[in-house]
Amino acid sequence: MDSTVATERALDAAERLFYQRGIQTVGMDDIRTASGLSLKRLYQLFPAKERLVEAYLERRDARWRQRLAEYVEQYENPERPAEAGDRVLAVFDWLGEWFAEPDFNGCAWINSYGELGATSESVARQVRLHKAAFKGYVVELVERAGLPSGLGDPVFLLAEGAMVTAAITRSTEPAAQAAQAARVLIAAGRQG
Amino acid sequence: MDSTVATERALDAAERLFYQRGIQTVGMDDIRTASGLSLKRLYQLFPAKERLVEAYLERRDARWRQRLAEYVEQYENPERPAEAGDRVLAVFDWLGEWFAEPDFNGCAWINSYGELGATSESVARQVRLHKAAFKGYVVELVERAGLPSGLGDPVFLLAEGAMVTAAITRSTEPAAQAAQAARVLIAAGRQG
DNA sequence: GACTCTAGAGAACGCTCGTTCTCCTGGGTA
DNA sequence: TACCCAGGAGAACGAGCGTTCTCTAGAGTC
Repeated sequence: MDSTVATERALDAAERLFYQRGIQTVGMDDIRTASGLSLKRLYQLFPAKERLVEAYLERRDARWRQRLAEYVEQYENPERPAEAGDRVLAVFDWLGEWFAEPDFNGCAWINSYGELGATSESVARQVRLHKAAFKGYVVELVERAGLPSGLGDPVFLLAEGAMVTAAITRSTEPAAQAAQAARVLIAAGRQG
Repeated sequence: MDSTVATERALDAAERLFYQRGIQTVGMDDIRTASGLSLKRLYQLFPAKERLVEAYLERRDARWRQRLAEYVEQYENPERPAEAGDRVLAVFDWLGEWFAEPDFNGCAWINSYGELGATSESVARQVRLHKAAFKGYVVELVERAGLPSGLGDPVFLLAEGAMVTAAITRSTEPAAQAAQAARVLIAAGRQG
C-alpha cells in the first residue's frame, strides 16, 4: 500500500477515535484495528503516539478552518449589497450546522487542552495556534465588514462559549443564542 | 486522625493535583504522597478513584459557586440605587480575579469534560449539573436586575468563552472583554 | 498482661498500553 | 532458482497504575 494512502488511513482512524473518545483512552492497538494497518507500519509513519496526535490536530485544524471559510464565503455574494456583518454572523450559522452533526463532540482543541494541555507542551502549543488562527479569522471578517475591529474579541468569545456549551449540553441552541448576541453587538458597533 | 480531617486532607490533595495536572495523569500514589495518608486509609474513605473524582468535583462546585455569590453580593448595596446589571457585571469582575490567581488553570469542569466526558457518565453528569447551576445563577441575576431574562443566555456564553480563552491564552483579558460585551448587551436589553 | 482492632508502610498483583521484537510470507531482482 | 527485504500478525517487554494484601506497631479494653 502506498505510504500516503497508509498515512491517510492512519489519520482517519486516529481522528475518528481521538475525537470521539479522547486521546488518552484510545490505544495504538485501537488505531491499528480501526485503520487496518499493522503496528509496524503505524510506527514507521508515526514514530510515537505523540506524533500521531500532532498530525491529527494539524490536519483537523486545516480542514476545520477551510470548511468554515468555504461556508462563510457563500455570503460573499456580489449580486446583492451584503449587510455589514453578514459574514460574521455566518460563522454562527456554520457552528450551528456543526453542532447538529451526529458525531459532534465539542471542540477538538478545547477537549485536547483539557486532557493534555497541562502535560504535553506540543498539544498546548497547537491548541493556542488553532485558537489564534480562528480568532484572527473572526477579526478579519469583522474588519472586512467595515466594523470596529474591537468587535472581534466578543464575537470570538461568544463562539467559544457556544462550542463549549453545545458540547456539554448536547444542544445546538448555543449557536443561535450567540448569533443573536452578535447581531446586537454588531448593531451597537455600527452606531458607535 | 479523625475521619473528617482525613477526608479533607485527601480532598485537598486531590483537588490541587487533579486541577493542576488533570485527572488521568495523577495516580493514587501521588495523592497518597501529597495527602500524607496511607493507601489503606484513602481506599477506606473513597473505595475507588472515581469516587474521589466525584467528591472533588462536588466540593469544588459548592465552593466555586459560593465564592462567586459572596463576591456578587457585595454589589447588593442598599445604600445606593444599584444600576440594573451591576451584579451581572460583577460576575465578570470575579472571573477576572479568578483568572489572575497564580494557580488558575481553566474551568475544572470544562477540563474534566474534555478529559473524561466521553468515558465517564458520572463526570459528564456532574459537569452538566455544575454548568446548569451556574447558568441558573446568571439568569437569576439578570431577572433580579429587572432585565429581560433572555439576556441570561448570551451572558452565560460570554462567561464560558472567557473561561476557556483565559485558560488557553493564559491571560486575564477575556474577562474584561466579556464584561464590555455584556455591558453593551445589557444596555441594548434595557432599551428593547 | 492478653486480646483485638485500626491504621501505617509498602510490597504485590493484575491489567493496560506504548513500544519493540520475532517469525513468516510473498514479491521483486540478479 | 537463490536471495533480499518490506511488510503483516501478533507475541513480548517494560512501565505505570488502580487496587489489594502482608506484616507490623500501637492504642484501647477487659
